[in-house]
Amino acid sequence: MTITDVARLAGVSAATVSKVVNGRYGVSARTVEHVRGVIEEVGYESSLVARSLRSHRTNVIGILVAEFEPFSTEIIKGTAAAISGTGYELLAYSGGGRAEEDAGWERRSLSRLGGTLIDGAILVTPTVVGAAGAVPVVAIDPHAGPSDLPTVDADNVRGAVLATEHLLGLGHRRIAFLGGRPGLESSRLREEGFRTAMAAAGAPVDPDLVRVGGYRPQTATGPAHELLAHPDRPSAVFAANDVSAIATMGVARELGLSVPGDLSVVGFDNVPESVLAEPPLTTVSQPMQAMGTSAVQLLVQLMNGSPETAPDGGTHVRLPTELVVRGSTRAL
Amino acid sequence: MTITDVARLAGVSAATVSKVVNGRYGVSARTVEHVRGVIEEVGYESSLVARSLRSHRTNVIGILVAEFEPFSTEIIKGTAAAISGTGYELLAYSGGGRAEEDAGWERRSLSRLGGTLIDGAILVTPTVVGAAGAVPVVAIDPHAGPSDLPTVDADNVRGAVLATEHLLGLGHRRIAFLGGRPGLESSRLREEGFRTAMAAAGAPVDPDLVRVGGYRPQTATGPAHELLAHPDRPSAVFAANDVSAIATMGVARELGLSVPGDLSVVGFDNVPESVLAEPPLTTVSQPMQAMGTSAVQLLVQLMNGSPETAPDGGTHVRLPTELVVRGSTRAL
DNA sequence: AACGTTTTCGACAACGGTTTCGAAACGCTA
DNA sequence: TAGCGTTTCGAAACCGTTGTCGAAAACGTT
Repeated sequence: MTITDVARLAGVSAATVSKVVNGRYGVSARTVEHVRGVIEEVGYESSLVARSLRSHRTNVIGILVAEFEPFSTEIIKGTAAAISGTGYELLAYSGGGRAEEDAGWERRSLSRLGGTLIDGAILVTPTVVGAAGAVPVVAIDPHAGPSDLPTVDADNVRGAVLATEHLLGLGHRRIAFLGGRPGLESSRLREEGFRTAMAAAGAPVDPDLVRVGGYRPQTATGPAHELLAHPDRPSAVFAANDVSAIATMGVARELGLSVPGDLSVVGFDNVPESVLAEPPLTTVSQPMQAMGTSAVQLLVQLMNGSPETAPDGGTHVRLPTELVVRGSTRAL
Repeated sequence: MTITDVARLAGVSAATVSKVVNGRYGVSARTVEHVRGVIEEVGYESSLVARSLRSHRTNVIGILVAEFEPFSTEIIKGTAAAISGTGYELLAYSGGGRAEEDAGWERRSLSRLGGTLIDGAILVTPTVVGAAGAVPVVAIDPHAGPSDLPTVDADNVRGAVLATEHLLGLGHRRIAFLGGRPGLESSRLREEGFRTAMAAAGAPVDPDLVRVGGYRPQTATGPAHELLAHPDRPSAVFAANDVSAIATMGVARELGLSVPGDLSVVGFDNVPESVLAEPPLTTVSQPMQAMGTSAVQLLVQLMNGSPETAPDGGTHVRLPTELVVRGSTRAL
């Protein structure tokens, strides 16, 4: 059912149908009513694709995630909640998990979708620094570090300080850090917070106890095992994300170590899974839904060409993190 | 940067560039190399929209959800996991929460996206029964009851029987049922299971204790309050989804009733939130990720015109449910 | 050198809409 | 009724890409 079909049925031209559909001025009330009737009757709906190709406006915002893992899913929920009422619709596009090997997939997806299918985009944990694309873009928690893009992120350093201070306050001194891959900004900042807090407390950081965990279960178990099998085993591990913290607890169990009896573990993110872990994970909460909300607000401003954000070019919103104490930590 | 720009830069026609991009036969190796170079240099990426408009093939599967609530989010994760390796990409489209008032939004979205932007669609909890659209469609857990669409759902009746038997086994006899809105198939089936189990145990169902909860916090608290303020209060409530079960526990707290001390509560779905509840909710687990996986398999078969599914027209996959006992239920 | 084959490439017409612009019909005044 | 402004509508161009098809060029053969 195309617009031409409707036009033929209504005895008018396609142009007129288009005007009726889009409420354009210049069609008589009689005609509008008649065409509306036909549209209703046959259940015509205009093709988003064809429409956008010509008009370059779709009222759709794209959210690009590498894959639908817990973190990005929470972000999506936040953006979805914030978007209703703005007149836009949300379209989530997944890179299909090939983000690791396929650097720059964001840029590619953006140019495939941008300018025609979506009016603006939210990039979740993008690995690109700049994206001079066809449409306004906001980045959430960019992996690649400070960029020229408008950005929403959480206070990683502060969160890491809180987590480390929590462990120190429980009497731990020999604390290991399990980070993400090198080059990930969030991991760098969390390590920075960790080192800051350790230094402030006068606790030494053993280089042997700082490892790359890679944020994923598969990549984290190896390093976690090395940490826990260390001759001078740490009494606590601060993992830079929940997934690797949970993996660490799994390794501990395998080695016959009790958490939190023999080992305290702190994570980062507070994904829904963290509370399901055994024991429930003490972690640093990122306001993921709020981050999504902020990103939408920022993006809508940008798309409207809001003047207040224009001068400095890139706007940066940083939201607070907080410590959530659960069952995986205990006084030494 | 359009294909025409690239063509001009490379000194060839747009048609030739298109052939290079799509690896079509009939371009000399020299030309291919040259055009590839130009494309690489300027970072050209073909527009998904324009391409699909013409070729009617996008290798994109759409998943349509009314909104990004916990249930649909889990389904999305399942589909996303299953889709990698099939050569398709996933695009999640949200109706923006206006599903309640906007009946048939699925059909509309389908005709807006189908045939041009997506090659097939997965509908999550659709309210339409038939959708004779342009593309193959699979429905997950349709709200509207048995349809002619290929469907993936969970065994609602069996799950409800399990939940009710659990309560009966704990000695409860006066059990309330808090359902969804009338007309929702899942709610109907869960009530059916509830009544079956009650009847089998010879326990009477008090019509006064069967209420419409509406599956949402806002709609569930009222009926929940009525149940708990009843002169002859039930000792247990079986809520037809987790959200209303959690709402019921909130009402109980307000009324000074302890769960599970004074009242046992069972939910349905096992959304991630159910374990966060205080106390953690005993519930019936739907294999949400598996449902997503099955839907993708079914859809891909359909899109390939797999002959084995063609004969009967509609294929129905039903996955098992199971009881997850946590802290919200106790022997009477 | 003449001729048939095969390759290589580009002009052109779609795809399903929107937008512009001019012509026709209409309404109003003088 | 002539003159003029205003509505109303449709023809045609366009958005960025792909598929078809014919012409030109290159190649191979005698």
